[in-house]
Amino acid sequence: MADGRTGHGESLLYLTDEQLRQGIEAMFFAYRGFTADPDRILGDLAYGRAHHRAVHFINRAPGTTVNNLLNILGVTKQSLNRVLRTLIEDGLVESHVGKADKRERHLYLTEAGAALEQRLSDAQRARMRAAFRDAGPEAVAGFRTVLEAMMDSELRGAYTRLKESGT
Amino acid sequence: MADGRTGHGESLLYLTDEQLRQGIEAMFFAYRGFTADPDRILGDLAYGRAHHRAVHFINRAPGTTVNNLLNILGVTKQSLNRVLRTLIEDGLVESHVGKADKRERHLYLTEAGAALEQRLSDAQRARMRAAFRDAGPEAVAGFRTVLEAMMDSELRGAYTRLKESGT
DNA sequence: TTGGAATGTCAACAAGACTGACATAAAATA
DNA sequence: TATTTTATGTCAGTCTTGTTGACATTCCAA
Repeated sequence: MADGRTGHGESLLYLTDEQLRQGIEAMFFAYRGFTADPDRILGDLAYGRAHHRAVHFINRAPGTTVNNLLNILGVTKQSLNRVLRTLIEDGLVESHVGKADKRERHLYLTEAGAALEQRLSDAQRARMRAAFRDAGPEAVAGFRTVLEAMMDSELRGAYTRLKESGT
Repeated sequence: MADGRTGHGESLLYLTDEQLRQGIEAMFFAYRGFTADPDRILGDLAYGRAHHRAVHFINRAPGTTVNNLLNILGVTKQSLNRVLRTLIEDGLVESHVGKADKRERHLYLTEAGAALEQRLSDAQRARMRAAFRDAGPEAVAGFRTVLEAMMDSELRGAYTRLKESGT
């Protein structure tokens, strides 16, 4: 597609192995920063990153089913179930049997759950906001473009659906 | 919150909570894609992501010490040691006692280790290359700018040093 | 020379992922 | 109606990868 600006002698220097390696390492180090603040908060409580992810996506799509969450998170039901069980026991998440289909469980955050979600996402947003502000709008647009191109196609679908449900 | 415009007429629309949330989710889904290909290869062998990281950075800086690797990877020495032990047992990494300081161990990939590193990074680079090509050079520049701004400052230091040692 | 700091190893444990087997209930279908 | 499929939950066991604690070795400086 946008292959370095057409074929007429334009440089593809940004596609050298060295550039790609730098991109890979940037991704590695940046992801550490990306998760560092929520991880600190979660460490104080008895929760981990898995709980954060569950709470995040339940907040994003209240009433989502277990199966739906499974597909978004890309883990096994056994693994997700362990996390959900503790969140429900601790009163952060509620599970309601579906009205139309009684096999389904619809998931909602309680007030306490929403408070935790807020606390976690505030921390993560603060870092993202600082990075976005430092980098400027054009860089942010490029950032998003590359990330979308890097997703697996099924995940890109999930991401796009979430994105569009936002506003 | 970040709700619109500054006084000096510049749009800050890219800093709304909604935009930040999309950035967070993009990061989450993209990182899954980023690690998917190496993870598949590693799953067939008896290795995990931790082995990949170790092999990657030993390849990047041959002769690096355990302590140095520790700082880059951000795990405990005990955790790294387990990984290194299996890699050494399997003949992928060599550990040499330091000449100047005999407490240090200097780490090198064997031929087999270099072959695995190549195989893993080929897979990861292929995806990165496709994403970079689809996104174009301006987007790639923005991508790198935002990622660097998102790192913790110590990690940014490590990243920059690696980056500059590259060419 | 002696004690502290740096470096690395071994052991034990926990979180969170996995697979496999199985149970239950409800929906869909033959 | 009988059977199969789907959605969910649970138990048991394994693996990777993180953690702390205890310890050995080596270096260096008081």
